[in-house]
Amino acid sequence: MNLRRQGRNAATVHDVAREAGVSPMTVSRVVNNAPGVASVTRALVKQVIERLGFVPNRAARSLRARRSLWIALAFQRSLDETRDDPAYVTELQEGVIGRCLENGYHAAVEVLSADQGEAAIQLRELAQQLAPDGVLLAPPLSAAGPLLAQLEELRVPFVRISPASEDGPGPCVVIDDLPAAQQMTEYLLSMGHRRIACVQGHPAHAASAPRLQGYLAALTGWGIASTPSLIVPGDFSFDGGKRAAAHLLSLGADAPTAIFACNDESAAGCLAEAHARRIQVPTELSIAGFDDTYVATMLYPPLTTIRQPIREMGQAATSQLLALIEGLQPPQSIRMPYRLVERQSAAPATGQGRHAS
Amino acid sequence: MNLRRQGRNAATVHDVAREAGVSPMTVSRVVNNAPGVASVTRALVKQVIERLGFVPNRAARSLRARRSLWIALAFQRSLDETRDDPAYVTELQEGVIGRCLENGYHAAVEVLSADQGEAAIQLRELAQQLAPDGVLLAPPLSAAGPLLAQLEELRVPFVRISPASEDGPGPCVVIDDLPAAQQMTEYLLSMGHRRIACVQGHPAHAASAPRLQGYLAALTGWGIASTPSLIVPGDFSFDGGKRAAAHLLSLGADAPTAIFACNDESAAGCLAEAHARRIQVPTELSIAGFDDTYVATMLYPPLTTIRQPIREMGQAATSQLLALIEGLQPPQSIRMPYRLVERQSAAPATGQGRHAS
DNA sequence: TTGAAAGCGCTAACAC
DNA sequence: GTGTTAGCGCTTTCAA
Repeated sequence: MNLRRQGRNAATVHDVAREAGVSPMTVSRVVNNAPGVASVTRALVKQVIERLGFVPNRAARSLRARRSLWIALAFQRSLDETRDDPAYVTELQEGVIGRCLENGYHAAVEVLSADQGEAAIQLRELAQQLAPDGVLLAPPLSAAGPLLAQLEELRVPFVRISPASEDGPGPCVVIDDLPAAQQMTEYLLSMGHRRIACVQGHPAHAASAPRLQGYLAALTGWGIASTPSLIVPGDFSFDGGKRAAAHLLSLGADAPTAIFACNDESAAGCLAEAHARRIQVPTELSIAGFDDTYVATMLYPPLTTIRQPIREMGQAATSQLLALIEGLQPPQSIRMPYRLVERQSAAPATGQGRHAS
Repeated sequence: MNLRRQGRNAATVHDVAREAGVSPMTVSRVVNNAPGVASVTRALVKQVIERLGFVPNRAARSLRARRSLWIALAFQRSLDETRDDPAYVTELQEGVIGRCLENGYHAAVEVLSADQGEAAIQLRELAQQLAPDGVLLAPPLSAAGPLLAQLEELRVPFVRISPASEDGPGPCVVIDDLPAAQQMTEYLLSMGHRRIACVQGHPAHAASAPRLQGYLAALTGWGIASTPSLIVPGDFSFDGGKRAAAHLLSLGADAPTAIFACNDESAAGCLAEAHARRIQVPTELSIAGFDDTYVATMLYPPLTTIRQPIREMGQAATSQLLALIEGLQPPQSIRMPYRLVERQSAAPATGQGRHAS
């Protein structure tokens, strides 16, 4: 068993070369899977590497090859000084970190300021100090124009995760927000709901617009006119959802029988407001969310929502970035599948909703 | 404005040395705040560094100085293939990452297998490949004996975050679980509750035992005998909490008027079970949690719980680790303060609880 | 207080 | 297919 660490008395390419009776260069080629080594030699060297427990020194490799073997995963601190949805963050991280490890890279998590100007400065310092080989931008950074421009200027490869638009610089990974929202709305329609409200997302967030559009498209598809009073502003927050529901549920006979909230957090707010008003969910009111985040199963009743393959998006984005770093030309945009998760917060409409009982 | 990145045509110590009319060595000393440089020289060099936008090359520094300037923050993947409480994870990360940056370090987030043997292997590979200057162990890794032993063997400095016991190898950062749980139980007692149940934590988790002990201590302090049937097993999960509450609430006249759940997630489960049984919280039943995690405010009613200064614990642990790396002798254990957060899930007892109405 | 020399471990560029 | 040479940018060591 080899417990020798890097830097102490660890084996080097020279040690391996000597043992294998080849030159250090050949060892290097084997380690990097570079062409130009006879398969016999390659096998021999690999065996010696195994035996000596040789692990290449990252610092040396990085210094000579001018690659840091690091990528940065950049999040934005949200305005209230906490990051948004921690479950989204950790799941994305797992996808990214895992895929990095598979490829000899490491991921550095960075949290940039909510202030765009400050974030740009932080990103530059990051590029200088850490010198990542590439950057992954989580939303809403993925839609921050000036930052993208700066990365282009610095010639740092980057991939955008769930940006506002698939156009723009750099490849991206997206999910089909619009059809997903449409499917959810159609699901509510198919259960007999006709007065369906929509609690919108944060105006600055990329996902907000397509989710509203999907909602509208579903109504149009079913030949139902949209009701302006049922489309209320929101900001992806619990409090925003609670306020929106308070408004909607005080509409009396015009109140909705179902609410489509554009994310789980605001759906949780709607749920809390319904509880506070002693309105039974889902018998009197159906509520649907979007994201299938951590909290969805911890609410009462558990939330019917749309599941995004967040971890898989992280993996896909990382693969795209590594391809970019290798000088390849990855697809401009990768679309990931979504799935409607039926739980207990939505049920068939019962006549006039809460006014039926 | 300097946009030159590392590795491209960035300024080096030689450039700075030439401009300043000194040797590269002097520049190095200034950069590292090493002694033995006249203050005039130091000022001059600093000025040139500023002017050229010089940023030391991490790889070169790391190669020569045999320090990677990285620390690893290790989490354990929980058994159900997701990490526990994402909010805890992200908050701890922010504390650690922030403090690292302040000190010229970077933090690498690592997620180890739930299987201890596999985790040990991953940790060794990590130590070899990344060669972090130190490791921070999040719970429950901080209580994993074999891993700690391995780190000692590898001579990698480490700090334990919320370990089972303050004894054992390496410094640690802890909160006073016992008095915190005691205070919460006393809070319930002071509101007139006498039949208070305790939903225990995961047996393998360090925090479980002291929290139970705190609960018991409070009862003892008030001269109340503990009731075995009111102390139910749990595992820090939503489902575990729900099962525990189902048991407790089917006890008829012996059912508790208040439940102290050993974390927020199981408290959420208790809340869901109460909702499902149409038991009003807090009027018929009080529920208290522990951790003040992300979900606490998204439940209905919002959870009365104990707040841990998680971010600050991350910062403190990082400072301890950096001290250890510098060869200093940090305190063996740092205790962080906690705080009872009153929200709406607990209220004064009303006669016989749910049987009063 | 400062500097010169050497080399950390690896790989680009080129020669054979 | 393989080896030689040189040097990435920094800091350790030692000398002045």
